[in-house]
Amino acid sequence: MSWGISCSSNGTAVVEQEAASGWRKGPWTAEEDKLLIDYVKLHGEGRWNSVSRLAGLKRNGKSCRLRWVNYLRPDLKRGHITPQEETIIVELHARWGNRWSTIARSLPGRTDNEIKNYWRTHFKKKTKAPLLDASQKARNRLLRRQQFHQQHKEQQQLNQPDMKKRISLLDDTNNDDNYHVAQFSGTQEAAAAANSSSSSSSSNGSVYTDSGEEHRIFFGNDMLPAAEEGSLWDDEGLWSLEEYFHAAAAAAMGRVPANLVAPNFC
DNA sequence: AATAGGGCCAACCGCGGACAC
DNA sequence: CGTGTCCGCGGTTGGCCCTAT
Repeated sequence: MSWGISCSSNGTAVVEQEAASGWRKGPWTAEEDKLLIDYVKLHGEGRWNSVSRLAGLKRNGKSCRLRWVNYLRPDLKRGHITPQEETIIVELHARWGNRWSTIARSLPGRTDNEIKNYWRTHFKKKTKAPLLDASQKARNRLLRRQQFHQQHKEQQQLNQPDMKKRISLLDDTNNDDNYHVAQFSGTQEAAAAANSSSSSSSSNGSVYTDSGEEHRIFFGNDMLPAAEEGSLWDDEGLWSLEEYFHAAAAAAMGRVPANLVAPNFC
């Protein structure tokens, strides 16, 4: 193993490590980044184990792939996770669990690593709380219920003979707008639609009552400032997500008429 | 001003699936 | 069918930075 000293981007000295295997490890330098970017421009993504040979990088294929996917890719979205994205993360995590790459596919420009880190820092510790409060329980119920109804709906669509719909369901991963509509209902669809569309005054979605009734909701965009903080519209007006889940929890305990709030839980 | 603690994020590690031979 | 290689995924670690004390 050999060691060297170099200067990082912020001017501090970093100790670089070259493993016994010959592969460099540790933080990437700007020169290495440039070599990798040039390699991808020339050869495209993939064949990562060839990078060291063809680009002159002393990094193994895994390290190169990780650097590209999580940091250098040009389509990466920088900046904080938005409330809409957070809503999607929460709901997709309820649906998929720790399948970060699956969740990341629904958030263009975000990486599985980023979402995983975000979840761990923002939500993981909260789940250690011994007892969930009513709104959290209601939220969980909503997520489970929507997951159930969505799966039911998808199953119904897949059972339909209409091949166009079936194909669009299966093939929408390359079309963000359709993808969200095909994949989500309720707040998921609304949040995703609001996130992907900045031109319409509002976007809509559905949640479902116990009887299977569709309950229309509208997720505002920048025309509705409150919506930016994570809120939604339904027949009764504007709700913050917190209000929405509190109302749902109240409905679950029978404190308010079920038809006044959405969704109707049991 | 010093320091402890937590948040955040880039990077590494181990594992398993897909594929070629 | 067995083996080796490549690749992707999820879990974990290490270090920087910020904030509270």
